[in-house]
Amino acid sequence: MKKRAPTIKEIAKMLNLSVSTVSRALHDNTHISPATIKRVKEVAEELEYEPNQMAMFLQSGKTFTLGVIIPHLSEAFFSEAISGIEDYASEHNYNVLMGQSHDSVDREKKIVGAMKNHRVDGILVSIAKNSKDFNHFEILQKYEIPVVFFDRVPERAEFNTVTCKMETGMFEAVDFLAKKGHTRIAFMNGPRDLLATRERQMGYESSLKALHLINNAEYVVHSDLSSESTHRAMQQLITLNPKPTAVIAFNDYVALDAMQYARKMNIQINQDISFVSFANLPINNYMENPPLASVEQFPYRQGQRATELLLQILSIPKNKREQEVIRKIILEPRLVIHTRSN
Amino acid sequence: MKKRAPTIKEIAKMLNLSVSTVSRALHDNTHISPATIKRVKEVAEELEYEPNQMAMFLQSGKTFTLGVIIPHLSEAFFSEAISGIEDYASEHNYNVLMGQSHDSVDREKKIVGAMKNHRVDGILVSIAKNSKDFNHFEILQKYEIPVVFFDRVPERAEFNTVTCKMETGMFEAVDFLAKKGHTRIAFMNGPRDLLATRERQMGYESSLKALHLINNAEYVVHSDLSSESTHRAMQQLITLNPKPTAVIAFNDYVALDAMQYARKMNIQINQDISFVSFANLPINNYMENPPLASVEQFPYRQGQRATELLLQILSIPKNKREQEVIRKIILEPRLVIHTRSN
DNA sequence: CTGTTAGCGCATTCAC
DNA sequence: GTGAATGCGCTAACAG
Repeated sequence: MKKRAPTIKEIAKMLNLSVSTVSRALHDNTHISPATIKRVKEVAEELEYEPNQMAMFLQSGKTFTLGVIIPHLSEAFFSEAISGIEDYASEHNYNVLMGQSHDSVDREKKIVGAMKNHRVDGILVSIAKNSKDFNHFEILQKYEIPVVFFDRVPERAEFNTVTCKMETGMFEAVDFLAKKGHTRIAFMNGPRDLLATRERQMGYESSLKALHLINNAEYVVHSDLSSESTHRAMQQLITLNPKPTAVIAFNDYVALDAMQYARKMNIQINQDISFVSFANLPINNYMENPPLASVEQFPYRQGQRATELLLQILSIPKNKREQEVIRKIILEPRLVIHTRSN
Repeated sequence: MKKRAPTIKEIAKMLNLSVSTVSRALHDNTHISPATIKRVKEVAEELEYEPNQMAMFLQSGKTFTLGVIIPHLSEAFFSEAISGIEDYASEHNYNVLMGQSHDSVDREKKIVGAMKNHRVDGILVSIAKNSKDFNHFEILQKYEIPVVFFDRVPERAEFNTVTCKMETGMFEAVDFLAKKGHTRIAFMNGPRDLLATRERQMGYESSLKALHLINNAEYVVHSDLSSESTHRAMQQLITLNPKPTAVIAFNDYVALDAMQYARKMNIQINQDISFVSFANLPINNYMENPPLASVEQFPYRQGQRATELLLQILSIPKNKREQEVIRKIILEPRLVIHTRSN
């Protein structure tokens, strides 16, 4: 029982009507007799008619599809974010096309090309960790495909962004540790190219200053986010004399790797050295010994807000868009203190 | 500097050629003079021409887009699987449209509708945990949209599936514990509607029999996968007399929740009661005290294989497809034994 | 209130 | 070797 998707043409033929009448009966309702509308809708129902989005696109220019580009789907932070994006998008009848850059700028460019090609209405991006040139995104502006960056965003005035205010989060983290009596608070930061890295750095320095703590450059190390790199960075810290008594980690994965390495070196987690991290992945709830605290960055909400902003931009007529202001949405993070679950 | 996506029409105009010549120059190359081809390609390059997929669809019927439906993106197992799907798909120049059912059959149906509507070429699904009727998927067959199920699959002969052979995994798990001297091995199973639940159940029973262990019905409890439900199930087990000395959990999340609850009840994990689980999420690598072992189900590879199968089906001409055999791909799971990382 | 027509971007058939 | 014409499914002028 093969069944091609029915078209308005077939409905029209069955009812001896013209396609336009059927089309209008399905939408307008104005200028069409209630009787005809009823007949048309009945037949449509019966045939399980569904409009062909591609055909509609061809003529409207709208695909009702949003593109999402993230580094890795397997990172909990990003999958939470996409989850928020998809939920919000589907509530508003948008589809979500997704691609992983795997932190490669080349793949990022390729994905942007594929999405342009696919004529998505707009794109949401968290950039690859070493993206320094944003040509591929600027081109999109020319094609009138709006872009909203979230979490990992370029440091440029002309882009719409949704981020968490890292300075606040960092201050809370440092303050939390200071109140616990720590004075030698180390910071394991991320890849130097990332805006987030520089923001955390600034937050770290200004927090130390505000709390009258000593700022020793040796207490700042960098990880490129790989386990090996994190291990090396941790090694650097524990060979210092005096050792730091607390470490703030760029994110949970870095914290996890650092803690794993520290344990191997016979350091008692959160006793010899206390840990605090960023992101607050659900994994923390299941650890016997999670970081003492984590700066919650609300990936799900970031995804939602970014999508909301994008849809808002899309609702503006194209010719009015360039008069629009660039939006920079900044969410407040929150320090979540973990009480041991057992 | 507004820039609409260029069309072959514009290229044609610029070169004083007809659209058809341009179209052929871009593909065929046969019956077109090399000189013209060169000129056309140069202009196309210069204009950054990209064919409009939607227009191509309208005329070819192919969108080069695959739909993926999963319960939750925030579950590591599924995000790993999608990661495999997206990687494989993008290697073969397919786009991925994705939707979360949130384990609701209604949303699942809605998503299927949206994807049919979007004219995806094929669909990959891991069904909602309480999907019992598969009408919405059967309809797709009629529209000649092939479907491949993975991991959570319906128990029906007529569907293509990719799964892990749970009986094998279960036997290895039971055998592993038996060799460690355990005789009272409990099993915390999942939602009764899931095929995976029944398969694990059968595997559990047959393994006990094969290893000459006692099969006490009280040692089998069920969780609906929520934390509360898992806690209740764990409570059931520890009130038994004699208590089981080992628990096999439906998956890692269930194991995590069960272990968390057990700790709260002052039970020493992997001493008083040993745990073994299914899935083997990366989280296990970071736990100080993970389950002793976990049956690795290779979500990434399942995603890849499912996509490979789907693309293979798509490569068969539509009118030949119904002569095709239904494919049931079964992967062998592997018991991964965790050595404490510290 | 309803029908006719054109056109969205492209591939394809048929002419020449 | 190239051009003209057609159609994919649909909406929107334009007629009546």
